[in-house]
Amino acid sequence: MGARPVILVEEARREHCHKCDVRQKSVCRAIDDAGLAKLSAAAVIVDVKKGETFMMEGDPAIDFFNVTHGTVKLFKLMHDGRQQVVGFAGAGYLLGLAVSKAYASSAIAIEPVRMCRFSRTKLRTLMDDFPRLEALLLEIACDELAAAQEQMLLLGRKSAQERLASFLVSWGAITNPCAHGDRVALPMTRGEIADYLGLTIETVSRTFSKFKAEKRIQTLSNDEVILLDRAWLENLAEGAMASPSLA
Amino acid sequence: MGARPVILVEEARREHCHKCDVRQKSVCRAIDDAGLAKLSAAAVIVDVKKGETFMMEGDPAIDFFNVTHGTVKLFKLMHDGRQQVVGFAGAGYLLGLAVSKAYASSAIAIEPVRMCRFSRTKLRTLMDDFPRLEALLLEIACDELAAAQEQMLLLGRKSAQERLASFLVSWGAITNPCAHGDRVALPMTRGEIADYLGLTIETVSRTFSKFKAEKRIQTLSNDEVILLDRAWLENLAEGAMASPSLA
DNA sequence: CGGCGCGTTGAAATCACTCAAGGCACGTGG
DNA sequence: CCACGTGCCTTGAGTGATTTCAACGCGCCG
Repeated sequence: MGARPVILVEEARREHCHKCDVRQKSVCRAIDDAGLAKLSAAAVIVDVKKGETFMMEGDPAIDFFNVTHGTVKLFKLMHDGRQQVVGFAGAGYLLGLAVSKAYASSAIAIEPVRMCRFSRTKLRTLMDDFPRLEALLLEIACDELAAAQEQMLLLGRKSAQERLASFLVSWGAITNPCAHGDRVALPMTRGEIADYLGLTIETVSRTFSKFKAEKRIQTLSNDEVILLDRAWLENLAEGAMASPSLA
Repeated sequence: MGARPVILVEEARREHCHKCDVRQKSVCRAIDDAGLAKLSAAAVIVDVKKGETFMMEGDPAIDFFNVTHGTVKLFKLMHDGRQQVVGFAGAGYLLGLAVSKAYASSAIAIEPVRMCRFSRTKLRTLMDDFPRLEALLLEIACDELAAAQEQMLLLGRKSAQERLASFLVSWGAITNPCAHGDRVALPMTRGEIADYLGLTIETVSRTFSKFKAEKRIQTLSNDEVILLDRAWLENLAEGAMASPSLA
């Protein structure tokens, strides 16, 4: 519940958006080349160190953040310390949407993170200048809502194995958007995966071990796995093997 | 998985939006009195009988629906029949937001329901005519996202008792927006509550019985309860009584 | 009257949790 | 270079909250 240690790397300069390599993956794609100067002027580049919390649930929602490097964990806490991770945000992800007046969740960097920060008012100005931006924000919010509903299904109705399989497949798809790279990086800890899937760390670990023993995955290290049998994992994730399972 | 038996009651007429008693609670409040004729022209009033499914997960998202009377259940299904209810929608609620191209969830009327139907294209036209509408849609989507994250916390980390307490309090707040009416109508069955809370019907029933025995609630019938001890329920919902509980 | 949908309650089973011990990798300091 | 501490992960054993299985009650309706 401390301060928000956002470190300013450089004041916004014209042109930094031109070289941005995640623009086409992010909200910023709503703004054409001609508008990049305005975009650059509105965005402030910010670095956050691993382990730093830069957004607190309940705080007034002043800023939006667009992740350009690294991974962020979005989470909610209960009074007694129980934690629910509501999402992991990698490059191209926009933070701060779940908002009425206050942030709906907290955010912490689980790797060194670089982001573009937009104040609410500057974002409003940008939306007035570029109507496509507002439309794209709506589209993004709707997609997130759909993802949230998928996660509700996972949390409410799936078994531990189905949850981990779902996570590996969908996180793999997010981080390897094109091409079926079966190597998946896991910057988060087992405990964070557990808090995302509504399980305990021990159950997550045991399920990893089970998948390994069954040759469904291979672990290169604690934070990198290879999906050896993606089709099997996808079927499991969808609940296709509920009763007549193949051990 | 059948057809979509939407029954058309009357063709859209000018003026029907003028008399609408849920306008101020719904998206339609973005449109001022001067624009009501256009709104009326875009909306088609539709009645759906109890038990009819009028939106299917995965179907192309052609229409949006604004509920004016009755209650709708939004849900997702797994191949083996497991169901997760992702929300209940009463008067004023907009359906169809969780959308990229296809609906993210199915919708069924659990009471006789009346709605205004907007085609995607007509909604687009309305948004162009009334920019406030697009802004309000974004706001609504963000609020829903925040609610979805709250539900993730419930599903991932709360006990059965905490889940039911959360549900009673929040559903009560939705249906009795102003004033602390402690009488809460429950148009959904125990099974539907269970599928919303990620529990079984038996656990829901047992937890109702426990709350009754402890005089936290009183049941007038299966579909109407009185919250006798709202403060206690709210505390429980937040997890404030995790260890040092008062039986 | 009988059937059906819905809800309640009891008893037994189970999946995931809790508690506990130990391993491994990494960094720090002697 | 090695001892040590720490954080993270793994594994085992026992427990427990919730589920599963089963029976029953109740109201409604044909």
